[in-house]
Amino acid sequence: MDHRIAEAFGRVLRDARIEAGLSQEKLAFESDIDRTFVSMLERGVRQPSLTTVFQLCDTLKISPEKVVALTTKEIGEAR
Amino acid sequence: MDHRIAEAFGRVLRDARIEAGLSQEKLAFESDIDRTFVSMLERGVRQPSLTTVFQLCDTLKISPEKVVALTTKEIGEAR
DNA sequence: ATATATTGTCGACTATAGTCCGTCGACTAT
DNA sequence: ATAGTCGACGGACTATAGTCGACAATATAT
Repeated sequence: MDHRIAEAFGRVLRDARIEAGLSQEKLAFESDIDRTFVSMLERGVRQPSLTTVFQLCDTLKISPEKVVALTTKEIGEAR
Repeated sequence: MDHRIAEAFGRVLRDARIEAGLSQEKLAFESDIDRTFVSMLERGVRQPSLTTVFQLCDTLKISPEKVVALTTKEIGEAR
């Protein structure tokens, strides 16, 4: 698995969650995902499956394609 | 895992591969993914991780966000 | 100082993504 | 006929996505 993608996605996820005014726990619960796994995703130590992306986006009220587009941008701005 | 998403993605992937004029084997090899797994993805019996989506899109010369958008559309047109 | 909410982290687990070997059937050639 | 390409499918495997319970660390309050 490519760490750059996981890390980029993590930053996008965290930003979107903050933007939505949710705690990791609320986001996890609403998305039917474990809290610790959301934490791992945001820190980029794990990457999501496609359905996990859709579940999170559903809760965050942001389109999956936008999250993916933002992730692609984040990869470009490699840090 | 949500089968509807895997199946929708499978249809999008197959269409994109045909469009690109590639066999499953070529797509798999170029994307550094196993041949049998591409087959499973197209049939919707498995779902991809985020990096797998990016790898396939790279080979298919289609943006990941477009694939995700098409997948969302396919889900809507549930069959 | 001390509640309270939030996130990080650990260990052990289960489910599934992804690999690698092979065989078979359908189709298209020669 | 038969050789070649292609895709479905099998079993057995390894790597990792995702769960769960508990506790420490942090921040933000009061």
